Amino acid sequence: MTTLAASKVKGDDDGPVLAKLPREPLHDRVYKELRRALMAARFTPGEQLTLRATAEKMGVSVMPVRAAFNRLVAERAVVLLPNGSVAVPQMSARRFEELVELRATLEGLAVRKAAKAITPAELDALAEISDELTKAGMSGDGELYLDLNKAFKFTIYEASRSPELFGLIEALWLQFGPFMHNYAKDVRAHGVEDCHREVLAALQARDGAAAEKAMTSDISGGAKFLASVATFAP
Amino acid sequence: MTTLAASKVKGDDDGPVLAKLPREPLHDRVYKELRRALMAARFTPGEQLTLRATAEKMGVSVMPVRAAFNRLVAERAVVLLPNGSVAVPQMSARRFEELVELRATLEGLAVRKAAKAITPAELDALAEISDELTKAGMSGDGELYLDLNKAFKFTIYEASRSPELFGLIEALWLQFGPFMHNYAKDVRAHGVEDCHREVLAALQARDGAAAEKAMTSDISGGAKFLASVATFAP
DNA sequence: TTGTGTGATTTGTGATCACAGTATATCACA
DNA sequence: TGTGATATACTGTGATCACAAATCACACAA
Repeated sequence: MTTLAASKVKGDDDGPVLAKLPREPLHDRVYKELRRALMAARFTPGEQLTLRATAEKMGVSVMPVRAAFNRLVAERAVVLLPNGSVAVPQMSARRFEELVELRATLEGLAVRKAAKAITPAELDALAEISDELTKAGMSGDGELYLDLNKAFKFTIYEASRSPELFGLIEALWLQFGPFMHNYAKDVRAHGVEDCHREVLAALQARDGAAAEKAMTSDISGGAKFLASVATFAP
Repeated sequence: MTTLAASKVKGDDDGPVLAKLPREPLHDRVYKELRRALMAARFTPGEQLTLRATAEKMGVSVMPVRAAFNRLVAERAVVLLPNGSVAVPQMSARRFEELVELRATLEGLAVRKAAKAITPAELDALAEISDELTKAGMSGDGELYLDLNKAFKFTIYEASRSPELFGLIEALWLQFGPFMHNYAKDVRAHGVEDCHREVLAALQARDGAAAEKAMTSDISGGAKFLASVATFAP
């Protein structure tokens, strides 16, 4: 009591006195690690992931891996083989087109909504990322460019204040990620890294339609470039 | 060998002699049953579902239930409580608006795509469902109306030939379903059951824009009605 | 009456085991 | 050397158990 009262006096209402240690189940960590590896294209498309092998590689039992696999299957980040095994999905031309169209639709909607809801602080953060993005584009660091690109876009989607929409977009990126990262080094050759400046300007002007247009053209442009250099599965 | 040859002679290539028993894991059945119950609003929003209780109710071990819960959490059909339990989600006004907007966007896109890809056979099936729908609308059977309504729409979405889009729409319906079914009996009072005729006509004319417009107006109209009679969680 | 500490119960989590199915490798035989 | 059957290993699946954390209830004291 006395300590609690004392801390109250100090003015820390939500208690930074003691760090709230986040109870994170093992299967969550496995899931995140798998997701990270998937995003970073650490697996080759079509590769089979077996329960016991991945469990042993990560030094855990099969149980957490099973739970993580279930989640990834439900999110379509991996595909379920008829015998129950999972495999990292292949990207066909049809699926690619579909995902691009969905990305353009949903991310366009998110930008439009963000134009109405974004805060000045978020706009400042966006401007800073945009600056780093142009620098990364000139330096030719493909990996950094992709990371900043993602940070830029997801800051906007977060600002749309639509958690459901945000979740759908995240799911799409999870399917897109592994494929995109294969061509990270080629992205810098794209040269069209000015779209984010347009998006930022439109957001600052609160012009939702212009922001959406800039974002969708950025997505379809990037997709067109990607389609030109990538090889697809039948 | 001889028996195999003999069966070949008999002409049963894919063997309708013995039904091919579809190996369906137990956790799949549990998942589907849970999903069905969720759709039929068998649980009250906010209700907690515990592993052992549901396992005992369904007469299975906790393992399949665990897998099913994981899937449902990943699909946002249930929410994950901080202690790891799951609960059927509450529908807030904000979430309702968000889901309606997403449904209008994605289902509109699906109809537009279906207008270009739908086959004559599918159009015939759609016309038949449409007739039954008008009859159900007049008879006042809310449950049947909802079922036919779903069949009508999903036939169209299937015809869009976009499995990824179809999956997203399914996920949205899974979140919508429990809430909608609570007001199944009120739906017949809605009176605006002519939208599907417009959609059908537009599809027959291959007019994607008109079909999309009719579909989105149907969705937002239904949502407006639902919002007027439903009570939301804070 | 209200707050507090303690005990019991219930919770999810993770490991291990048994099992049935399938694919693979191995070996015998022609 | 090629072909066949058999045996071996490996797959996901599901059940059971142990454990720790959280929750709840109840008794006790201020």
